[in-house]
Amino acid sequence: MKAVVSGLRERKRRQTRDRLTEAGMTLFLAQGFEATTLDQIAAAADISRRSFFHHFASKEDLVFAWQDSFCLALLDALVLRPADERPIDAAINALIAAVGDFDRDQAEALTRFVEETPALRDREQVKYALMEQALAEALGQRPGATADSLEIRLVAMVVIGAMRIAGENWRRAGDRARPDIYVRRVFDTLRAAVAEES
Amino acid sequence: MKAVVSGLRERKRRQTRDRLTEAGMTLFLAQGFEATTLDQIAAAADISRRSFFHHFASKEDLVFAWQDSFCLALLDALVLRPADERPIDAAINALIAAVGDFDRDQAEALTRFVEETPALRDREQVKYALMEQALAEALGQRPGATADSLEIRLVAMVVIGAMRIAGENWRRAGDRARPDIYVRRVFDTLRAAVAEES
DNA sequence: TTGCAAATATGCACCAGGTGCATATTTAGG
DNA sequence: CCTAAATATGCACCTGGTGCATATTTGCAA
Repeated sequence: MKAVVSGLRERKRRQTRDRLTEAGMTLFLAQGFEATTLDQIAAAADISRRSFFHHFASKEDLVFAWQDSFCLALLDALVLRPADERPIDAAINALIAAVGDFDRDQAEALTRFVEETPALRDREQVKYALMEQALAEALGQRPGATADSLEIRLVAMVVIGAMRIAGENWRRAGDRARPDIYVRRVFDTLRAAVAEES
Repeated sequence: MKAVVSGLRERKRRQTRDRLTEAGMTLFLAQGFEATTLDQIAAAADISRRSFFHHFASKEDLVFAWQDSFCLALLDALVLRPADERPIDAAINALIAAVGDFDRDQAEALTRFVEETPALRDREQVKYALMEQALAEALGQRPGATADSLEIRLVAMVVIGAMRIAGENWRRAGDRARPDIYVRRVFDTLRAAVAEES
């Protein structure tokens, strides 16, 4: 049985992990991503350079830890959707729920930072692909769904893609409309654009 | 005026470029991507290691040169579409035209190779993002289009995404149905999945 | 043909991220 | 308290990629 109260081991692990992300982000924001070396980060977090890689597989991963948590939130929100919802609606509603729970100021700052760093922009695309895959799997495991169907993969693709573009748009516009409204508007536009010509 | 017949300069450049891709791909297929070093490639192409970077910005780019040409074909096909077609239809039809012109056996072999090499899988996502952006710009420059509209970006996202998934599916299924049929089937499924519930 | 400017190729030093491996150090739990 | 597993560290090493100064080649005009 796993300890209910996390043991000292796991606690310490989390601690150093957090120390790393904080030290890293501080340095990144101060001097830029590329200009910050792993040695600096390790030193600031009071850890050996080698041990860094016991917590993160790469320098980039330090930045994208948060996106993982958003992905998890999305999947959690998905299982709360009623079983009779179609995949697309379940996914959209889960997205709306997940996006509502997040610290938008922080997310925006981080995203702006990512945007202006080529290496991170690249890595972001990879993350989106992973999110899409995770969403597709989750949709495939819903009650009554056929795992790995074409429809499910297309829905995952569209939802993650729309999320990405909605985010860009939201940031660019600068207005702070409620994100759920934004998401809905994007999907309405999408439906209209894709629909068979009447 | 640029010379109609490419000068010696450009011809030589292309030659070495081709020598590099060929040497690279041969080595990659023989020993794998990661296991092949730039020194080996440069040696095989009879060029200095440093000069490699005058032709390709990175080792990965060596593999993805072909995808650029596909992207160009897609954009070329797009300008041939009638001006009164909606963005989505113009893009789909351009995609069908472009995909029909390509050496599918080679594309498949290459894609399989990319799939089983993590570094290349990552890079592929970046390429898709670039294609999406290029397509969006091209759609924005069509006669009578509003550049940079939300609709256009969504259409580009959906078309490139559907292309990607259609490709995966086509490869996985193993049947060799005509690609245009495949593409249409995917878009039909997509429309049905996204459409407002009746 | 010659001479000159631009493009291209090369060599070299150097940086930094990432890995393998052997070795300490710490924690869990009987 | 003692042992096995997890974690941390140090170190050597590889390789992709860049900056820079220098040669070599090509285009073109006088």
